[in-house]
Amino acid sequence: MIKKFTFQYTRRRKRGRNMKWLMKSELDVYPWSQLVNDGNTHWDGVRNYQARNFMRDSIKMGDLVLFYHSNCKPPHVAGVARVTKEGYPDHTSWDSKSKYFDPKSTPENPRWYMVDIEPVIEMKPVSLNDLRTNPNLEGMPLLARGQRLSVQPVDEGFFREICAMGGIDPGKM
DNA sequence: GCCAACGTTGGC
DNA sequence: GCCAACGTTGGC
Repeated sequence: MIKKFTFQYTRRRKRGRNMKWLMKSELDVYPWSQLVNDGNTHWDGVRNYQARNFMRDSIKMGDLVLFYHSNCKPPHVAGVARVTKEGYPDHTSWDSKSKYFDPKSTPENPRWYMVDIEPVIEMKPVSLNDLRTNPNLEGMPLLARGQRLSVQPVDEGFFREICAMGGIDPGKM
């Protein structure tokens, strides 16, 4: 399924458009408000190969990102962020003091990658239930059963729909 | 706190 | 290369 996304989005990229993504963050680990305070952050700690490949290969400067809060009640989309730095090695992976330490990753041969993002605009929280009950979002991977990828592409139409639900204008980003 | 779904690891 | 065991994600 993901291979199909990758193909679609590669073609889209060639037509010169920014791609849209969704990134999950646990509310009590790194919330939207923290991103706003920080102004910019490394999206470190992702330890899933599919998500890594997106960050290493596909996510580009200027791409927009739905910032999703997981592990909270209710889970929701909180805002839109923008990519400010393309994929580069996640240095926490070779930091033995980091909770994201992976002994198989080294500066010479990095295993994990990250991107940088900045906040663009906050939105009225759009809950997972609201997403699930919107017929215009039918087929969105985020809503698929058992889906748990923490970095995933978002179809342009789905992106616009979610912005509208959150009361923000994707034309002004 | 429970547990379904999924990814990773390692024995064979 | 199979697959059982284990660990994690993340909604509920």
